[in-house]
Amino acid sequence: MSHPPSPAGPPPSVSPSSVGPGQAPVLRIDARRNLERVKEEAERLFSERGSDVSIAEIAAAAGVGKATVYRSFPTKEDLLEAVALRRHGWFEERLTQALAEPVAWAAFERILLDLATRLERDRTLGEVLRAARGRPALQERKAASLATLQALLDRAIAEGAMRPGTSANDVSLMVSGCSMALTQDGGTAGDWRRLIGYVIDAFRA
Amino acid sequence: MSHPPSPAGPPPSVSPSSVGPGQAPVLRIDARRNLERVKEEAERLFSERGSDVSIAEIAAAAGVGKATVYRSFPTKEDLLEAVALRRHGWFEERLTQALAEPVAWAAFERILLDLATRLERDRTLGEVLRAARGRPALQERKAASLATLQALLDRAIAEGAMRPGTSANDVSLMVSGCSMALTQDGGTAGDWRRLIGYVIDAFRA
DNA sequence: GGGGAAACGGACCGGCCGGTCCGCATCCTA
DNA sequence: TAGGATGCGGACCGGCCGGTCCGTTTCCCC
Repeated sequence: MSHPPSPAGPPPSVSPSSVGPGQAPVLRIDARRNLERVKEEAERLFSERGSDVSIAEIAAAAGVGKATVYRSFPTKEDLLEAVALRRHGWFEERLTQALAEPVAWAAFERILLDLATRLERDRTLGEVLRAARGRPALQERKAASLATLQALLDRAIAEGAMRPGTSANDVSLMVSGCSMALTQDGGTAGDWRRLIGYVIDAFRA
Repeated sequence: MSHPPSPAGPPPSVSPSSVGPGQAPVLRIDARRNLERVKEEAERLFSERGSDVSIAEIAAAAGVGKATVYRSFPTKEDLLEAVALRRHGWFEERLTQALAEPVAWAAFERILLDLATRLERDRTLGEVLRAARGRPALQERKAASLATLQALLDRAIAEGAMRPGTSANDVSLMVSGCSMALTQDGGTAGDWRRLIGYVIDAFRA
Protein backbone atom coordinates (compact mmCIF):
# COMPACT_ATOMS: atom_id res chain seq x y z
CA MET A 1 0.00 0.00 0.00
CA SER A 2 2.87 2.32 0.67
CA HIS A 3 4.38 1.78 -2.79
CA PRO A 4 1.49 1.88 -5.26
CA PRO A 5 3.48 2.33 -8.46
CA SER A 6 6.57 0.22 -7.70
CA PRO A 7 5.56 -3.13 -6.24
CA ALA A 8 8.83 -4.60 -5.02
CA GLY A 9 11.99 -6.21 -6.28
CA PRO A 10 14.12 -5.00 -9.18
CA PRO A 11 12.25 -3.28 -11.99
CA PRO A 12 12.70 -5.06 -15.36
CA SER A 13 15.48 -2.85 -16.75
CA VAL A 14 13.48 -0.20 -18.63
CA SER A 15 9.87 -0.08 -19.68
CA PRO A 16 9.22 0.23 -23.40
CA SER A 17 6.86 3.18 -23.22
CA SER A 18 7.05 6.32 -21.12
CA VAL A 19 10.71 6.02 -20.19
CA GLY A 20 11.11 8.93 -17.84
CA PRO A 21 14.02 9.51 -15.48
CA GLY A 22 12.18 7.72 -12.66
CA GLN A 23 11.36 4.23 -13.96
CA ALA A 24 7.85 2.86 -13.41
CA PRO A 25 7.59 -0.89 -14.17
CA VAL A 26 3.91 -0.65 -15.18
CA LEU A 27 2.80 -4.17 -14.35
CA ARG A 28 0.29 -5.97 -16.45
CA ILE A 29 -3.04 -6.20 -14.66
CA ASP A 30 -2.85 -9.97 -14.12
CA ALA A 31 0.65 -9.52 -12.74
CA ARG A 32 -0.53 -6.85 -10.38
CA ARG A 33 -3.38 -9.03 -9.18
CA ASN A 34 -1.04 -11.97 -8.61
CA LEU A 35 1.41 -9.81 -6.72
CA GLU A 36 -1.36 -8.66 -4.46
CA ARG A 37 -2.47 -12.21 -3.77
CA VAL A 38 1.10 -13.25 -3.02
CA LYS A 39 1.55 -10.41 -0.58
CA GLU A 40 -1.69 -11.24 1.17
CA GLU A 41 -0.93 -14.92 1.55
CA ALA A 42 2.66 -14.28 2.59
CA GLU A 43 1.44 -11.91 5.24
CA ARG A 44 -1.12 -14.39 6.48
CA LEU A 45 1.12 -17.46 6.49
CA PHE A 46 4.23 -15.77 7.87
CA SER A 47 2.16 -14.21 10.62
CA GLU A 48 0.50 -17.48 11.52
CA ARG A 49 3.44 -19.81 11.34
CA GLY A 50 6.63 -17.80 11.24
CA SER A 51 9.37 -17.48 8.68
CA ASP A 52 9.79 -21.18 8.03
CA VAL A 53 6.81 -21.33 5.73
CA SER A 54 8.12 -22.34 2.33
CA ILE A 55 7.78 -20.20 -0.77
CA ALA A 56 6.10 -23.11 -2.50
CA GLU A 57 3.36 -23.07 0.09
CA ILE A 58 2.82 -19.34 -0.19
CA ALA A 59 2.70 -19.61 -3.97
CA ALA A 60 0.18 -22.44 -3.78
CA ALA A 61 -1.98 -20.50 -1.33
CA ALA A 62 -1.93 -17.54 -3.71
CA GLY A 63 -2.79 -19.80 -6.63
CA VAL A 64 0.40 -19.08 -8.56
CA GLY A 65 3.68 -20.85 -9.30
CA LYS A 66 6.87 -20.36 -7.32
CA ALA A 67 8.46 -18.46 -10.15
CA THR A 68 5.78 -15.81 -9.94
CA VAL A 69 6.74 -15.15 -6.35
CA TYR A 70 10.42 -15.02 -7.20
CA ARG A 71 9.78 -12.58 -10.02
CA SER A 72 8.65 -9.92 -7.55
CA PHE A 73 10.89 -10.91 -4.67
CA PRO A 74 14.39 -12.07 -5.67
CA THR A 75 14.81 -14.13 -2.51
CA LYS A 76 12.64 -15.42 0.26
CA GLU A 77 14.30 -12.92 2.58
CA ASP A 78 13.06 -10.08 0.42
CA LEU A 79 9.48 -11.26 0.73
CA LEU A 80 9.88 -11.65 4.45
CA GLU A 81 11.32 -8.17 4.65
CA ALA A 82 8.41 -6.70 2.76
CA VAL A 83 5.97 -8.21 5.23
CA ALA A 84 8.12 -7.21 8.16
CA LEU A 85 8.29 -3.61 6.98
CA ARG A 86 4.51 -3.42 6.99
CA ARG A 87 4.43 -4.73 10.52
CA HIS A 88 7.04 -2.24 11.46
CA GLY A 89 4.89 0.47 10.01
CA TRP A 90 2.14 -0.46 12.43
CA PHE A 91 4.57 -0.33 15.31
CA GLU A 92 5.86 3.09 14.34
CA GLU A 93 2.34 4.46 14.10
CA ARG A 94 1.49 3.03 17.47
CA LEU A 95 4.64 4.56 18.89
CA THR A 96 3.87 8.00 17.51
CA GLN A 97 0.41 7.78 18.97
CA ALA A 98 1.91 6.86 22.36
CA LEU A 99 4.23 9.84 22.27
CA ALA A 100 1.24 12.10 21.93
CA GLU A 101 -0.34 10.87 25.16
CA PRO A 102 -0.01 13.18 28.16
CA VAL A 103 1.23 10.62 30.70
CA ALA A 104 4.24 8.73 29.36
CA TRP A 105 4.05 5.89 31.85
CA ALA A 106 0.42 5.18 31.01
CA ALA A 107 1.32 5.28 27.32
CA PHE A 108 4.13 2.82 28.00
CA GLU A 109 1.80 0.40 29.75
CA ARG A 110 -0.76 0.63 27.00
CA ILE A 111 1.68 0.13 24.16
CA LEU A 112 3.15 -2.95 25.80
CA LEU A 113 -0.29 -4.44 26.31
CA ASP A 114 -1.21 -3.67 22.73
CA LEU A 115 2.04 -5.23 21.61
CA ALA A 116 1.26 -8.39 23.54
CA THR A 117 -2.13 -8.65 21.92
CA ARG A 118 -0.63 -8.35 18.46
CA LEU A 119 2.36 -10.55 19.14
CA GLU A 120 0.10 -13.31 20.29
CA ARG A 121 -1.23 -13.93 16.81
CA ASP A 122 1.47 -12.43 14.64
CA ARG A 123 4.84 -14.11 14.54
CA THR A 124 6.12 -11.68 11.94
CA LEU A 125 5.85 -8.80 14.35
CA GLY A 126 8.02 -10.68 16.81
CA GLU A 127 10.71 -11.12 14.22
CA VAL A 128 10.57 -7.43 13.50
CA LEU A 129 11.43 -6.67 17.10
CA ARG A 130 14.44 -8.95 16.98
CA ALA A 131 17.69 -8.52 15.12
CA ALA A 132 15.76 -8.13 11.89
CA ARG A 133 17.65 -11.03 10.29
CA GLY A 134 20.57 -8.87 9.26
CA ARG A 135 18.56 -6.85 6.75
CA PRO A 136 19.91 -3.30 6.72
CA ALA A 137 16.57 -1.71 5.89
CA LEU A 138 14.90 -3.34 8.87
CA GLN A 139 17.76 -2.68 11.23
CA GLU A 140 17.72 0.96 10.34
CA ARG A 141 14.03 1.34 10.99
CA LYS A 142 14.29 -0.70 14.15
CA ALA A 143 17.00 1.64 15.40
CA ALA A 144 14.79 4.62 14.59
CA SER A 145 11.88 3.08 16.48
CA LEU A 146 14.04 2.32 19.47
CA ALA A 147 15.14 5.94 19.54
CA THR A 148 11.52 7.04 19.55
CA LEU A 149 10.70 4.56 22.27
CA GLN A 150 13.64 5.85 24.26
CA ALA A 151 12.15 9.31 24.13
CA LEU A 152 8.95 7.96 25.62
CA LEU A 153 10.87 6.09 28.31
CA ASP A 154 12.84 9.21 29.20
CA ARG A 155 9.62 11.08 29.71
CA ALA A 156 8.27 8.31 31.91
CA ILE A 157 11.48 8.40 33.90
CA ALA A 158 11.15 12.15 34.29
CA GLU A 159 7.63 11.57 35.59
CA GLY A 160 9.18 9.46 38.30
CA ALA A 161 7.12 6.43 37.34
CA MET A 162 9.79 4.49 35.48
CA ARG A 163 13.02 3.07 36.78
CA PRO A 164 15.87 5.46 35.94
CA GLY A 165 18.28 4.13 33.35
CA THR A 166 15.73 2.00 31.55
CA SER A 167 16.83 1.50 27.96
CA ALA A 168 14.61 0.94 24.97
CA ASN A 169 16.83 -1.92 23.92
CA ASP A 170 16.26 -3.75 27.19
CA VAL A 171 12.52 -3.27 26.92
CA SER A 172 12.64 -4.62 23.40
CA LEU A 173 14.66 -7.63 24.53
CA MET A 174 12.29 -8.45 27.36
CA VAL A 175 9.20 -8.14 25.21
CA SER A 176 10.58 -10.15 22.35
CA GLY A 177 11.86 -12.73 24.82
CA CYS A 178 8.42 -13.20 26.31
CA SER A 179 7.05 -13.30 22.81
CA MET A 180 9.37 -16.12 21.82
CA ALA A 181 8.78 -18.09 24.99
CA LEU A 182 5.01 -17.88 24.71
CA THR A 183 4.91 -18.48 20.97
CA GLN A 184 6.93 -21.64 21.37
CA ASP A 185 4.91 -22.70 24.38
CA GLY A 186 1.51 -21.99 22.92
CA GLY A 187 0.55 -19.60 25.70
CA THR A 188 -3.02 -18.41 26.16
CA ALA A 189 -4.15 -14.80 26.10
CA GLY A 190 -4.02 -14.83 29.88
CA ASP A 191 -0.41 -15.95 29.82
CA TRP A 192 0.48 -13.09 27.52
CA ARG A 193 -1.30 -10.58 29.67
CA ARG A 194 0.39 -11.84 32.81
CA LEU A 195 3.93 -11.99 31.44
CA ILE A 196 3.70 -8.55 29.92
CA GLY A 197 2.48 -7.38 33.30
CA TYR A 198 5.68 -8.71 34.82
CA VAL A 199 7.71 -6.86 32.24
CA ILE A 200 5.88 -3.65 32.98
CA ASP A 201 6.48 -4.10 36.69
CA ALA A 202 10.14 -4.79 36.09
CA PHE A 203 10.55 -1.31 34.66
CA ARG A 204 8.49 0.49 37.28
CA ALA A 205 10.42 2.92 39.46
CA MET B 1 28.28 -40.94 33.72
CA SER B 2 24.96 -41.73 35.31
CA HIS B 3 24.54 -44.94 33.32
CA PRO B 4 27.91 -46.69 33.31
CA PRO B 5 26.78 -50.16 32.21
CA SER B 6 24.04 -49.27 29.72
CA PRO B 7 25.19 -46.51 27.38
CA ALA B 8 22.05 -45.50 25.54
CA GLY B 9 19.74 -46.61 22.82
CA PRO B 10 18.26 -50.08 22.38
CA PRO B 11 20.43 -52.96 23.57
CA PRO B 12 21.26 -55.41 20.73
CA SER B 13 18.60 -58.03 21.50
CA VAL B 14 20.46 -60.34 23.85
CA SER B 15 24.13 -60.68 24.62
CA PRO B 16 25.64 -64.11 23.91
CA SER B 17 27.33 -64.58 27.25
CA SER B 18 26.00 -63.87 30.74
CA VAL B 19 22.34 -63.54 29.81
CA GLY B 20 20.84 -62.55 33.13
CA PRO B 21 17.35 -61.13 33.63
CA GLY B 22 18.69 -57.57 33.49
CA GLN B 23 20.43 -57.26 30.11
CA ALA B 24 23.85 -55.57 29.96
CA PRO B 25 24.96 -54.87 26.37
CA VAL B 26 28.70 -55.19 27.24
CA LEU B 27 30.14 -52.89 24.60
CA ARG B 28 33.42 -53.64 22.95
CA ILE B 29 36.12 -51.31 24.17
CA ASP B 30 36.44 -49.41 20.89
CA ALA B 31 32.70 -49.00 20.81
CA ARG B 32 32.69 -47.67 24.33
CA ARG B 33 35.44 -45.19 23.52
CA ASN B 34 33.62 -44.01 20.41
CA LEU B 35 30.39 -43.59 22.31
CA GLU B 36 32.17 -41.46 24.86
CA ARG B 37 33.68 -39.27 22.14
CA VAL B 38 30.30 -38.88 20.48
CA LYS B 39 28.67 -37.83 23.73
CA GLU B 40 31.41 -35.31 24.42
CA GLU B 41 31.27 -33.73 21.00
CA ALA B 42 27.48 -33.72 20.94
CA GLU B 43 27.44 -31.98 24.28
CA ARG B 44 29.99 -29.44 23.14
CA LEU B 45 28.43 -28.67 19.76
CA PHE B 46 24.81 -28.65 20.88
CA SER B 47 25.72 -26.37 23.75
CA GLU B 48 27.65 -23.99 21.55
CA ARG B 49 25.35 -23.82 18.58
CA GLY B 50 22.01 -25.30 19.51
CA SER B 51 20.05 -28.22 18.20
CA ASP B 52 20.50 -27.48 14.53
CA VAL B 53 23.99 -28.94 14.46
CA SER B 54 23.87 -31.88 12.07
CA ILE B 55 24.64 -35.44 13.10
CA ALA B 56 27.25 -35.59 10.36
CA GLU B 57 29.12 -32.75 11.98
CA ILE B 58 29.02 -34.32 15.41
CA ALA B 59 30.20 -37.62 13.96
CA ALA B 60 33.06 -35.90 12.15
CA ALA B 61 34.07 -34.02 15.28
CA ALA B 62 34.13 -37.30 17.17
CA GLY B 63 36.16 -38.92 14.41
CA VAL B 64 33.54 -41.55 13.58
CA GLY B 65 30.99 -42.15 10.82
CA LYS B 66 27.35 -41.16 11.06
CA ALA B 67 26.26 -44.76 11.42
CA THR B 68 28.24 -45.06 14.63
CA VAL B 69 26.24 -42.24 16.13
CA TYR B 70 22.97 -43.74 14.98
CA ARG B 71 23.90 -47.12 16.45
CA SER B 72 23.78 -45.69 19.96
CA PHE B 73 21.06 -43.11 19.39
CA PRO B 74 18.24 -44.23 17.08
CA THR B 75 17.36 -40.66 16.12
CA LYS B 76 18.89 -37.25 16.46
CA GLU B 77 16.23 -36.41 19.00
CA ASP B 78 17.46 -39.22 21.22
CA LEU B 79 20.97 -37.82 21.22
CA LEU B 80 19.64 -34.38 21.97
CA GLU B 81 17.58 -35.80 24.79
CA ALA B 82 20.59 -37.54 26.30
CA VAL B 83 22.49 -34.26 26.39
CA ALA B 84 19.47 -32.40 27.69
CA LEU B 85 18.97 -34.87 30.50
CA ARG B 86 22.49 -34.23 31.71
CA ARG B 87 21.85 -30.52 31.70
CA HIS B 88 18.68 -31.11 33.54
CA GLY B 89 20.59 -33.06 36.13
CA TRP B 90 22.70 -30.00 36.79
CA PHE B 91 19.60 -27.88 37.19
CA GLU B 92 18.01 -30.32 39.64
CA GLU B 93 21.15 -30.41 41.74
CA ARG B 94 21.30 -26.64 41.78
CA LEU B 95 17.67 -26.52 42.79
CA THR B 96 18.13 -28.94 45.65
CA GLN B 97 21.04 -26.89 46.86
CA ALA B 98 18.90 -23.75 46.72
CA LEU B 99 16.16 -25.39 48.78
CA ALA B 100 18.69 -26.02 51.52
CA GLU B 101 19.52 -22.34 51.88
CA PRO B 102 17.97 -20.55 54.85
CA VAL B 103 16.58 -17.50 53.03
CA ALA B 104 14.45 -18.56 50.09
CA TRP B 105 14.47 -15.18 48.35
CA ALA B 106 18.26 -15.02 48.42
CA ALA B 107 18.39 -18.55 47.07
CA PHE B 108 16.00 -17.51 44.29
CA GLU B 109 18.17 -14.57 43.31
CA ARG B 110 21.30 -16.68 43.31
CA ILE B 111 19.83 -19.50 41.28
CA LEU B 112 18.57 -17.12 38.63
CA LEU B 113 21.96 -15.45 38.37
CA ASP B 114 23.66 -18.82 38.13
CA LEU B 115 21.19 -19.84 35.49
CA ALA B 116 21.97 -16.73 33.48
CA THR B 117 25.67 -17.48 33.62
CA ARG B 118 25.14 -21.01 32.36
CA LEU B 119 22.53 -20.11 29.78
CA GLU B 120 24.87 -17.59 28.27
CA ARG B 121 27.17 -20.25 26.93
CA ASP B 122 24.94 -23.29 26.85
CA ARG B 123 22.10 -23.36 24.41
CA THR B 124 21.14 -26.89 25.39
CA LEU B 125 20.21 -25.75 28.87
CA GLY B 126 17.86 -23.22 27.38
CA GLU B 127 16.08 -25.90 25.40
CA VAL B 128 15.73 -27.92 28.56
CA LEU B 129 13.80 -25.11 30.19
CA ARG B 130 11.41 -24.91 27.29
CA ALA B 131 8.76 -27.38 26.20
CA ALA B 132 11.42 -30.09 26.02
CA ARG B 133 10.64 -30.76 22.37
CA GLY B 134 7.77 -33.06 23.17
CA ARG B 135 9.95 -35.77 24.72
CA PRO B 136 8.02 -37.38 27.56
CA ALA B 137 11.11 -38.12 29.64
CA LEU B 138 12.17 -34.49 29.57
CA GLN B 139 8.70 -33.13 30.16
CA GLU B 140 8.30 -35.33 33.19
CA ARG B 141 11.54 -34.19 34.73
CA LYS B 142 10.81 -30.60 33.87
CA ALA B 143 7.49 -30.87 35.65
CA ALA B 144 9.23 -32.32 38.68
CA SER B 145 11.76 -29.47 38.69
CA LEU B 146 9.05 -26.88 38.39
CA ALA B 147 7.32 -28.41 41.40
CA THR B 148 10.53 -28.15 43.39
CA LEU B 149 11.02 -24.57 42.23
CA GLN B 150 7.46 -23.81 43.25
CA ALA B 151 8.27 -24.98 46.76
CA LEU B 152 11.15 -22.52 46.87
CA LEU B 153 8.96 -19.73 45.56
CA ASP B 154 6.27 -20.45 48.12
CA ARG B 155 8.82 -20.12 50.87
CA ALA B 156 10.03 -16.83 49.43
CA ILE B 157 6.44 -15.63 49.30
CA ALA B 158 5.96 -16.65 52.92
CA GLU B 159 9.04 -14.61 53.75
CA GLY B 160 7.24 -11.64 52.31
CA ALA B 161 10.00 -10.99 49.82
CA MET B 162 8.34 -12.41 46.72
CA ARG B 163 5.18 -11.28 45.00
CA PRO B 164 2.27 -13.48 46.11
CA GLY B 165 0.94 -15.78 43.43
CA THR B 166 4.22 -16.12 41.60
CA SER B 167 4.25 -19.38 39.67
CA ALA B 168 7.26 -21.48 38.78
CA ASN B 169 5.97 -21.74 35.25
CA ASP B 170 5.95 -17.98 34.81
CA VAL B 171 9.47 -17.72 36.18
CA SER B 172 10.57 -20.41 33.76
CA LEU B 173 8.90 -18.62 30.87
CA MET B 174 10.52 -15.30 31.70
CA VAL B 175 13.97 -16.80 32.09
CA SER B 176 13.81 -18.89 28.96
CA GLY B 177 12.41 -15.90 27.11
CA CYS B 178 15.35 -13.73 28.09
CA SER B 179 17.59 -16.62 27.21
CA MET B 180 16.20 -16.86 23.72
CA ALA B 181 16.26 -13.14 23.13
CA LEU B 182 19.86 -12.78 24.24
CA THR B 183 21.08 -15.92 22.51
CA GLN B 184 19.65 -14.71 19.25
CA ASP B 185 20.93 -11.21 19.80
CA GLY B 186 24.43 -12.17 20.90
CA GLY B 187 24.12 -10.39 24.22
CA THR B 188 27.15 -9.78 26.41
CA ALA B 189 27.57 -11.00 29.97
CA GLY B 190 26.45 -7.59 31.15
CA ASP B 191 23.26 -7.87 29.12
CA TRP B 192 22.50 -11.21 30.73
CA ARG B 193 23.14 -9.91 34.18
CA ARG B 194 20.93 -6.88 33.61
CA LEU B 195 17.99 -8.71 32.07
CA ILE B 196 17.97 -11.36 34.75
CA GLY B 197 18.01 -8.50 37.24
CA TYR B 198 14.80 -7.22 35.66
CA VAL B 199 13.23 -10.64 35.94
CA ILE B 200 14.18 -10.85 39.60
CA ASP B 201 12.70 -7.43 40.24
CA ALA B 202 9.53 -8.39 38.43
CA PHE B 203 8.88 -11.09 41.00
CA ARG B 204 9.79 -9.01 44.02
CA ALA B 205 6.95 -8.31 46.44
C1' DG C 1 46.40 -67.32 16.25
C1' DG C 2 42.22 -68.22 14.17
C1' DG C 3 37.38 -67.86 13.66
C1' DG C 4 33.19 -65.66 14.53
C1' DA C 5 30.74 -61.95 16.57
C1' DA C 6 30.58 -57.06 17.03
C1' DA C 7 31.29 -52.66 15.42
C1' DC C 8 32.61 -49.49 11.80
C1' DG C 9 31.89 -46.09 8.11
C1' DG C 10 31.28 -44.54 3.52
C1' DA C 11 27.89 -44.86 0.03
C1' DC C 12 23.38 -44.35 -0.59
C1' DC C 13 18.26 -43.04 -0.22
C1' DG C 14 14.32 -39.93 0.10
C1' DG C 15 12.50 -35.71 1.14
C1' DC C 16 12.55 -30.78 1.52
C1' DC C 17 13.59 -26.27 0.13
C1' DG C 18 15.53 -22.16 -2.11
C1' DG C 19 16.15 -20.74 -6.54
C1' DT C 20 16.34 -21.02 -11.96
C1' DC C 21 14.84 -22.05 -16.79
C1' DC C 22 12.24 -22.06 -20.79
C1' DG C 23 8.23 -23.36 -23.58
C1' DC C 24 3.71 -21.55 -23.41
C1' DA C 25 -0.38 -18.61 -22.20
C1' DT C 26 -1.99 -13.98 -21.52
C1' DC C 27 -2.43 -9.36 -22.24
C1' DC C 28 -1.72 -4.87 -24.47
C1' DT C 29 -1.04 -1.99 -28.38
C1' DA C 30 -1.09 -0.68 -32.92
C1' DT D 1 -7.35 -8.54 -34.81
C1' DA D 2 -2.61 -9.66 -35.18
C1' DG D 3 1.80 -9.72 -33.39
C1' DG D 4 5.03 -8.88 -30.03
C1' DA D 5 6.05 -7.92 -25.36
C1' DT D 6 5.05 -9.47 -20.77
C1' DG D 7 4.17 -12.63 -17.43
C1' DC D 8 3.25 -17.53 -16.07
C1' DG D 9 4.34 -22.02 -13.97
C1' DG D 10 5.81 -26.73 -13.94
C1' DA D 11 10.03 -29.12 -14.40
C1' DC D 12 14.36 -29.03 -12.93
C1' DC D 13 18.82 -28.24 -10.25
C1' DG D 14 21.88 -28.41 -6.25
C1' DG D 15 22.52 -28.74 -1.59
C1' DC D 16 21.45 -30.26 2.99
C1' DC D 17 20.03 -33.44 6.33
C1' DG D 18 18.05 -37.39 8.82
C1' DG D 19 18.42 -42.07 8.51
C1' DT D 20 19.76 -46.91 6.46
C1' DC D 21 22.67 -50.63 4.27
C1' DC D 22 26.22 -53.66 3.73
C1' DG D 23 31.04 -54.88 2.67
C1' DT D 24 35.02 -54.39 5.55
C1' DT D 25 37.69 -53.91 9.75
C1' DT D 26 38.41 -54.62 14.59
C1' DC D 27 38.09 -56.97 18.63
C1' DC D 28 37.35 -60.87 21.80
C1' DC D 29 37.47 -65.55 23.23
C1' DC D 30 38.70 -70.10 22.73
